[in-house]
Amino acid sequence: MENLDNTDLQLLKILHENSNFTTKELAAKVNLSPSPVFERIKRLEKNGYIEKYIAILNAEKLNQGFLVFCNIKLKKHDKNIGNDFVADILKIEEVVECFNISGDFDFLLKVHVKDMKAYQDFVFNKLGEVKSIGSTQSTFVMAQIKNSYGVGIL
Amino acid sequence: MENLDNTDLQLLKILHENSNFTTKELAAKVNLSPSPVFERIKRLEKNGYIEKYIAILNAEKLNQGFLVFCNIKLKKHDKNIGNDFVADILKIEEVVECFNISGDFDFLLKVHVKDMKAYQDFVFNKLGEVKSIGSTQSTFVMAQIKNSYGVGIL
DNA sequence: TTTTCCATAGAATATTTTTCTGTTTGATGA
DNA sequence: TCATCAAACAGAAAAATATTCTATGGAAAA
Repeated sequence: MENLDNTDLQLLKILHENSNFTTKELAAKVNLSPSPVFERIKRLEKNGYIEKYIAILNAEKLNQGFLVFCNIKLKKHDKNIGNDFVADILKIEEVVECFNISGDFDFLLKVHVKDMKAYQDFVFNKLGEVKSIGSTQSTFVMAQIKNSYGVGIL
Repeated sequence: MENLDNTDLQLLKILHENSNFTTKELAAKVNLSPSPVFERIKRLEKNGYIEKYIAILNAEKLNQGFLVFCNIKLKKHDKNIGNDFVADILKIEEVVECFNISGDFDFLLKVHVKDMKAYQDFVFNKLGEVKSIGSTQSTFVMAQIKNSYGVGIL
């Protein structure tokens, strides 16, 4: 982070929002020629500031537009139960994100399914099979206001 | 969705995980030549299944590795207060995601900051300035178990 | 001032993207 | 069964881009 100058941060911010610019276009945006821009990006990739490039898909069009946050308490708090839970959760495709959290619950899941019916099915047939789970509490998303995929400030 | 065949879904899945493959590489993966792969991807982009391509950045290296879910209750539930809240939240860069939710709270924020001290600063100086907020409750992320950026099943 | 080092510009080369043309395949109807 | 049509495909050609290379310039250190 200390080795990043303002141009690096500009490039990161641009690519974080849209990685489809050509080197020439990026060069124009940061007032450089293509070669240093190319070298900077390769350096940012090599040093791990840029982890990967991905396509963002439209969840609605892919029948995954129903979003639920599912809070989970484990049955017990020992290491084995925790490991079992993680192993099981990683296999469930509807679970898009999973966090180990502080507070009343142990884990927070972000779940993408088609609709409420599919969510009911998910809770019964998928979460229901995870033996390490003690209890769950679902919070339904009525609207998504903002999403910037990981890093806000640059 | 009905117009998508298995090859389209394969391509979406691959690109959702890594959009840096060349057309030739993708063609080999789905057992086609580059041209139909190229045409399929352009069609998926044009029809909105692929929304955009972005770089995923390393939050830790960019001093944004401290993750908090912040539950928010508004002061009142009228349209103006809600609009004010949304307008204010969109301006705060630390807020990486924002959802209007069911349950005890009105909104759920995902917040990225450097550390606990930065979070305290965020709560006092950023959220503190948002007049529409009635109360907040913070849930701290101890570990991120899984993240697949939006769509699980394909 | 001189030297050294690093980032840069600009040209070259290699790959890739994109377009185009002709062919195959599969469905439809006579 | 055969002819016809439309859609998807393979392969080659063209255009654009990514990548490498060399030389230049400017800033920091001697």
